[in-house]
Amino acid sequence: MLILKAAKAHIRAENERLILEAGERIFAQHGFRGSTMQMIADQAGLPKANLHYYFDSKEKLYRCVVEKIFEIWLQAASSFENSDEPKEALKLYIYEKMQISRRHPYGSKVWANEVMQGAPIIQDFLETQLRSWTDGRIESIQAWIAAGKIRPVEPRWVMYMIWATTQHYADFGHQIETLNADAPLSEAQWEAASETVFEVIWNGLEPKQSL
Amino acid sequence: MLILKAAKAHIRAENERLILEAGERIFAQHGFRGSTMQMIADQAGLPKANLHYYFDSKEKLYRCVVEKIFEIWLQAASSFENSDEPKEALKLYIYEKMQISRRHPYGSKVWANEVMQGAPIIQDFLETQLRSWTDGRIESIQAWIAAGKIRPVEPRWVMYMIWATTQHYADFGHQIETLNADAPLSEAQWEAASETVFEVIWNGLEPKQSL
DNA sequence: AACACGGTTGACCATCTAGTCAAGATTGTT
DNA sequence: AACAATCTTGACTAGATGGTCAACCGTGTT
Repeated sequence: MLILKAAKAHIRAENERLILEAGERIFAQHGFRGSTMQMIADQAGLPKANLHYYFDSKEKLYRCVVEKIFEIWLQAASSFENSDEPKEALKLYIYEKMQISRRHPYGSKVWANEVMQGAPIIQDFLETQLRSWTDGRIESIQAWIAAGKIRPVEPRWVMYMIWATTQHYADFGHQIETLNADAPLSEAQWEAASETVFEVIWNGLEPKQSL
Repeated sequence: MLILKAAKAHIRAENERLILEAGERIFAQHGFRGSTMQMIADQAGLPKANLHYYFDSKEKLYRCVVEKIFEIWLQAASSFENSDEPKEALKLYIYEKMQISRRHPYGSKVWANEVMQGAPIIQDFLETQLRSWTDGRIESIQAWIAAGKIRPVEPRWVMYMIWATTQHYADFGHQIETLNADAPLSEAQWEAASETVFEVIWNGLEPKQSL
């Protein structure tokens, strides 16, 4: 009976979740080629053959992991859209991205890895979704400039600056911990870092008040 | 005769250079595990067995590549030391780091990869040289704050901000090119990006003049 | 209880790859 | 020319790894 397929759907959903989560961690720590299906299987607590039952190949599993990460990334992006005031919009977006770096450090690393290697798997994402999202954001920033709400700056470089500073806390988290006496950043340190990133960028963009 | 060793030293020097350069490119593009000795050999234009003649193992070759990169990184660092005026010091340092991102994108990627994976090979560097260099820089920044030359900010977050924004242009160069209509940044764009990075950070740090 | 379908799994295979090695080619010195 | 140290290289090996498969297990339906 075909109804049975639905009856066991929760098993499939649960196992796919386990595997995707394990994949995210392992791919982040070892890169695509450095990760083995055995490592991911162990991390997920499942036999290796089971992974191939749910995902045809290592590459397909990897693609699923990266797509999931891109979704999260795009969600944060929406913070940018809900405000006409640059100060509020930027604050929301920067805090949201710092939060993602804290909560999803593995995802950020997988993304960084993929892009550093020339985006062999998700180049189409960059050319379609990321490009159109970015173009939209650039228009917002240009509108702020036209309205005299921020200094005249090339919007691209500002976008990259925000991405870079916030994602750095995930991608280079190990370096940051090492320079923090081998301790993870505390709640207060995360808050302070987020605030400093926002304050410096905002003060950097705000029109000079001495005019 | 042992003198012969010196007589052929130039061959050794030249081949080691070829291999290290090839290693930098290949490791940057594929990560440690994703790179094969065969790829590096092809890139260097030498037979694979020759690589093992000059470098005992893949791991030793990798370590040499990473150490070479760290040297360049530390050289840029000296820009920071030659000025009491924060504006000049920061400008020099930021421009220098942007230059490195442009000239040595592969090196930057290898470093990023290594740190993202928890610095399995060069953890000792982080704990000794990087830590002591950073502590020194933090003191400089604190002195600027004490002298009222920049706003009171936690120096660490500022350091990370500079590293992140400048290295982003190397590590995420592919993404930046994709968002630049698939074209590499022009001379003028590099200049504009460097200036924007510096301007935003400097305006972000400069004490408010409205006081 | 019998069935059918999805899920589970250990054993297996073809391929790839770091590293070895021994024979031979080069090079500078005498 | 004879030599010795260094460099070169094709062929090989042992181990790892992605992927396959056929037998088996569990669960919900009749």
